[in-house]
Amino acid sequence: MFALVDVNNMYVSCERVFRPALNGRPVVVLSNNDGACIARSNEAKDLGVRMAQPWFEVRHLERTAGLVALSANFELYGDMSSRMMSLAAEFAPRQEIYSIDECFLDFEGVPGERSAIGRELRRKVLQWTGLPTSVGFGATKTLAKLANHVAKTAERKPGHYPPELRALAQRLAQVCDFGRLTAGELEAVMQATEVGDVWGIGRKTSARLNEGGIRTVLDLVRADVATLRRQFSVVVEKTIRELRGTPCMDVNDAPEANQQIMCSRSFGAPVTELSDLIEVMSQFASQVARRLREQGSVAGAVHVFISTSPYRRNDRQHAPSATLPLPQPSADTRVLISAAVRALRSIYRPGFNYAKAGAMLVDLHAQAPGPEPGQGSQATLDLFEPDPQPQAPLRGRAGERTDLMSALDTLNERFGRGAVAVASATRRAGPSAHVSRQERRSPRYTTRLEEIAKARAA
DNA sequence: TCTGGGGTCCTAGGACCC
DNA sequence: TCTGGGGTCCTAGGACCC
Repeated sequence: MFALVDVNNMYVSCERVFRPALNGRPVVVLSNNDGACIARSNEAKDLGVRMAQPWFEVRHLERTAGLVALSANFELYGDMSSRMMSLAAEFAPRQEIYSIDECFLDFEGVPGERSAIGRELRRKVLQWTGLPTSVGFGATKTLAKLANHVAKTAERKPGHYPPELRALAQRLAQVCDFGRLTAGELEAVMQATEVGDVWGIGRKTSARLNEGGIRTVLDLVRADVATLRRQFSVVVEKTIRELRGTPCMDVNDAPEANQQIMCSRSFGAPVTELSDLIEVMSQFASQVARRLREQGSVAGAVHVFISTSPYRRNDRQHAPSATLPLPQPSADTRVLISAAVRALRSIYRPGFNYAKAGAMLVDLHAQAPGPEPGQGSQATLDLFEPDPQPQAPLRGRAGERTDLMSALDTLNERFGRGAVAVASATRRAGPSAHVSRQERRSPRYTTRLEEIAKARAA
């Protein structure tokens, strides 16, 4: 038996913990450049604000409906997330952190009445972090996701269910255990839920399913697996089997290293100059390099892309990309910046209004043990490159072997990101055109001492 | 004027091999 | 004139997730 624990409207809920005055008001959190809405409170959803909707389309609601918009504060959300996750982990032997606001728990072998456990989990997370959650239990991950969806819908929109289901829906609000339903009750709930609400059935697939007469979850459960497998893919087949109660996916509590690491941004204003692109691309490369070392990997290739804005209909469009294999896998910021810039130079063309750029590390491998002096590295050497000269090791205080990159990471960890950087990735004098707008960001209450919330008497 | 930023998995088709 | 068959690997693109 699996549970899915999910924070309701995560980003907005994090903001509300520190600004209770936002409770009950319509609130959205905006993406980079304050461009689009990436989180909405229930009140904002009720105003009709859609996910990823451009801010300029809804900003009139600030005046007319009291909508509050905040810039994304990922440092705060990440920290709140890890608090919530460690509390949830106490309730089951295995946990898979699925996203910043969701985790699966495996309740195999856990005694006790699950609804009660779910309510206790909810209560504790709310009391200790201030974050409201929903909990769904099911025999498979897909069913747990669906139960979680029902827990939310029953809480927020009880009127969604037909009158004969209202009493049941009331019982399932906030914490929904499919294991306690009779077969008839489960079918009724599935019939009242659209097929597109199932985990793994997206917009395209649900549209095609609808055309074929499959509209509800119950329709999908009763459909012919072989036919749908042929029409769609093995993903849809697995989804159907999971909805029928056969587990096809396990909880993965030992997350594997990422297979790609990307950093990309839309610009606050169009960028045309190569020198500006080199600067941002160097910053992107520095970021991904840092995250690459964090997970203990090396990259075999660097992929970069730049693109104009498809929304600027009068601009000539251009969206080139290039992948540059490295002579040897590396996690060295200097190597990765240099490759990214070389790739960028190869695709850049003057005369375009670039709106977005990104750098991606691909072909990632676990870091081979570092080359000790006198010993070869385990990485394959390039026949046509001179032998690599290992960095002269610096001696850390405790005598541990370190090198330039770990020194860089340590300094930035201690003194703040960007304290030390490769020169091409540092901001040149004067304001850059592509500085992102973030005019509404709340303080990083839980991770920066100088931004901690102040309690005032009187 | 202003339109997110990460990821994963699957499939089809081409290159290549014997 | 007649021109195989089966397999693997890689990549690009699509669909999905939050």
